[in-house]
This record gives sequence, C-alpha cells and structure tokens, in this order.
Amino acid sequence: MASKHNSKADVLTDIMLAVFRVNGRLLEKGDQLVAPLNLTSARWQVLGAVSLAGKPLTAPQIAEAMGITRQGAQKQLNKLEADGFFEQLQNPRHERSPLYVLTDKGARTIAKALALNEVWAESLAASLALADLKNTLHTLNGIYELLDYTVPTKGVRT
Amino acid sequence: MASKHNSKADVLTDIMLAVFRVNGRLLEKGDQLVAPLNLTSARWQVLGAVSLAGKPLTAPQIAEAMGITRQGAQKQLNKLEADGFFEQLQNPRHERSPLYVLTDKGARTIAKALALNEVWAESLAASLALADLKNTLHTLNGIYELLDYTVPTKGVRT
DNA sequence: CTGTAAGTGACAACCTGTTTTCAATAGTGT
DNA sequence: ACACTATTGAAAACAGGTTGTCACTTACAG
Repeated sequence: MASKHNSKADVLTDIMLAVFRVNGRLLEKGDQLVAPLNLTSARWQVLGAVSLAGKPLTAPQIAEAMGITRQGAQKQLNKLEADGFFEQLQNPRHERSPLYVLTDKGARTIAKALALNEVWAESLAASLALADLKNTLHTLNGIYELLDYTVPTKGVRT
Repeated sequence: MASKHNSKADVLTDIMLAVFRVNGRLLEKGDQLVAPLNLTSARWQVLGAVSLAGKPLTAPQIAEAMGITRQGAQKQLNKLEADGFFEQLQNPRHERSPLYVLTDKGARTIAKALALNEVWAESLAASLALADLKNTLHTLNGIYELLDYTVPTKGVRT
C-alpha cells in the first residue's frame, strides 16, 4: 500500500490495479447477494436492464444497454427464459427478433434484487464520506471518458 | 450522468457501475496496448508477476501474486511457455512443480510492455488532478477493504 | 420495385477464469 | 519409519463473454 507515487501516472496505474481488484470482489459479493434468488450478477444485470427500460426489449437492445455483445446477451436471455424470468413477445417490427418481457416471477425477483442491493450499498457506504464518494465517481467517469475517446465507430460491436 | 444522488448508497451504486465499465475498458485498451508484442492483458500480467518477483516462481506462487487460482495461472503459463516467454527450471524443492523463469524474449517483452504502459498512463493522467487521483485510489482501496472484510479463511482458494 | 446494406438469430470456436476431481509429491507429528 | 494432511499438476466441466460465419429479415436509396 505504501507505493511510491512519484507521478500522477503512478497513482493512475495503482487505480487501475484497484479497479481490477474491486471489480472482482464486487462480482463475487454480488453473486453471493442474489444467490438466494437463484440469480448471478450477470443474470441480475439483464433483468435490471429490462426493468429499468420499463418496457419489453429485444436482445440487441438489452446488449446495448448492458454494454456487451448481442450474442452475450442472447445467451443469458435463453437461460433466463428457460428459468421463467422472461417471456417472448411477438415483435411487430421484426419477424424473427422477439421482445423479451419480464414475467411476474421475473418482476418480483428483480424487485427483490434491487432491494437487497440497496441495503447492501447502504451498509457499505455508511463508513465512507460523501465527498470522497462523489469525487471518486467523478474521477472514474473522467477516466472512463478518456478511455472511451478513440475509435469513433459509434461504439458498435458486431 | 445526471443521476439523482440522494444518499451515499446511491453514489456508491453508481461507483460500482463505473467500476464495471472502467474495468471492461481497461482490459480492452490493455489488450490493444500490448497486442503488437503478441500479448494480452492476461499474459502480460503473468510476465509482470514473475518480473516483479525478480526470481523464478512456481505456478501456485504466480497465481497467488495475481490473485487468481493456480489452475488459471497454469493455463497461461503453459501457453506462455509454448510461445517461448518462459522456460521451466528444475525445482529443488518439488519434483513435479517446476520454477518458471523468463527467457530473454520474455524479459525483453515485459520490459517493452511496462514501457508502453508507462507512456499510456502518463498520457491519461495528464488531464487529471493529482489530488483527485489520490483520493480515488484511497477511496477504492477503502471500498475494497470493506468488501474484503469477510471469510477469515486466509484468503486461500482451492 | 429492386438491389444492397444493415440488423438479427443461431451456431461454433475461442479466451479467461473457476470449480471439481484425481493421482502424485511434500511436509509434519508421533 | 509411518500415517495424515497439504500441495501440486493435469484434465474436464462450467460461467461469462467475444469473434466469426451463415442465412434470413428489414430498411432504404435509386
């Protein structure tokens, strides 16, 4: 922890390593958090994307909302549908591309997951200072934008 | 971006999402950065662990340094050895568990990767404030410790 | 209307990592 | 020495994701 920070670049490099570690831990804890609901972090994210949209979405729309490829989203959707969290709806705009709508079970489950997350986040945030949290969020977003600033290919993954 | 932040928990939740996004982007950019060296982020990390140690390491030691399972590290080692970045050294302490030592090619490659990373980090950090970076690093480490605070099983993964 | 480009689902192969086994080796207490 | 436990490599199954290919809609310019 007592690394030499002779330059901003050194601090940034340590931030990168911290992001890797925190990311791993968040996924791990997130999995544990929603395990009682028969969910994982990945599946919870898909439910959350559709729930947040407030309307049925197609697989590519969900993928875009999640920042992953449509194939990746499709994999989760297939499993989630098999487990009764989603139902397919005829898409008037595309014959082969159905809309995915939350079932009652799906809606109930995502509501529980969000509630669990809220309680968890509150307990974690209790010992942290609001100013530090805001600064961190702002700085991370700044780093993200710097990383994002390349390839004006509209960010589309094929 | 203009999310409602009515509580510390809300900011923390947004930080979590930011960590996910930044993590993904870092891996992506890291891969691009070292692609000319015929490396990926994962392979670069393994070379870096051995290089940092300054001496040959066994697969389990590398895994521990990287925070992954020994099986995961072994996979990379097998490929890296096949590609001539590592050589096996007889381990006087264990008949079946060789030490992995960087070849000349491996040492040259990791040196180049570290140099590329330094240049990259400097260019990114240029537009960020040192105080913000330090605060962010500190806060992320604090979050990590909060997440870490469970399971005193010595952190060993079987 | 028609041709062509873009969007889409279904697969398959791959990457990175974890978990689970199994057998072989090392370490330790008695 | 001996038994017991922990380490280790190897291999397979799985999770989550990406890339690439193919065929089939859909959209749109002319």
